[in-house]
Amino acid sequence: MGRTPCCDKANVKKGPWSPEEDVKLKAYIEEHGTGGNWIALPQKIGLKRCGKSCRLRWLNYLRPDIKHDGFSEEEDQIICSLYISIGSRWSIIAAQLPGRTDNDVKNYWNTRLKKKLFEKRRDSWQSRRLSNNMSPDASSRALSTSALERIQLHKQLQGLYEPFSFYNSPALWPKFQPLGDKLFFHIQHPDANTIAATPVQQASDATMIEPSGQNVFNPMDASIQEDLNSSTLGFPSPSSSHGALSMENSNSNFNAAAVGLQDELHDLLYQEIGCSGGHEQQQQTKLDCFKDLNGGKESMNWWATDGFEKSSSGSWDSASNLQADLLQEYMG
DNA sequence: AACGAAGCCAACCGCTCGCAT
DNA sequence: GATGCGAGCGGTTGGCTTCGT
Repeated sequence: MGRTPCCDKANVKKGPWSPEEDVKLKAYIEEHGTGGNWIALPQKIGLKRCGKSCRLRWLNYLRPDIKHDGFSEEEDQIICSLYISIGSRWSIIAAQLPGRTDNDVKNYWNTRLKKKLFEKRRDSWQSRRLSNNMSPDASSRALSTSALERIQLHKQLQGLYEPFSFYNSPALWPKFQPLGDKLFFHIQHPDANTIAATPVQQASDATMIEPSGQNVFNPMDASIQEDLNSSTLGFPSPSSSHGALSMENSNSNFNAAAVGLQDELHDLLYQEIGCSGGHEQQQQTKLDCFKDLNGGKESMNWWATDGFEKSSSGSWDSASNLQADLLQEYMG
């Protein structure tokens, strides 16, 4: 059989903590510790709170090493860098920031940092558009070629600069990889009609294998067109007025946008936000993070095995939401 | 001064995983 | 092996504060 019930939910207090409750909880934990049992703790000290609530209050607010002041620029950079690499794994990100809790980091990202990043992206793009003398219509069409290209470009940039990046491990792309590779291949080889699949494609997309057993890849095949004509990868359709991405779109438009985006991402990730301390520092941040992953109960396998698909509310879905947000930001 | 909108953050909710029974 | 609790985590919400009109 299991253990005794957690708490009588009808008799527990909810809502903000009073100073008296804080004092009781803090005094008890400082003297006795948690005793390894949060559920029993509120009863011991006469608090009408759920153990879970006590734990949260202690970890997020009462703990003596908690920082209550604002986030520094350095912390901003670490959060951005890690979010880009590992997504919304707030506990891991918070572990790199002494005195910060996952809740703090999460709130800070959602309320301020994300906005800051978007503003910089938009400003960066607008200035680039002006300097490239692109008409608003042409630029929006180039940008509307879909979020996928952004992800692929991002992936390539990440790969260039960050060998440990998720984006640099195609096998870790169970959800987006097949169509992404198809499209990116076509972007790089617009004239290709049929070509042997890359190992990555073979591994990631069973539909690429012909009944004959020969692996072929036709970037313009019906399934791709279908993918492209639907709301690609769950992202909103790029532009209702232009319809979905069409391969007939001018390649030059895309190439211009691609070059711009590479610069843009580079600026954004490694100059404006992510690497005032230089690339080495950022790489070190990553290494520290992965050291934790490997040293703790987690291994790198979580990425490869279930990082993407384990749940509908998983980290990478959130990261992909960011990508969707980025797209919408441009479309808006 | 009054009101609504936006920003912010503490706390809750629901889920997963590991472990005890 | 099945069941259920505890701990931990990420997403969401509700309410307080600040800002703009």
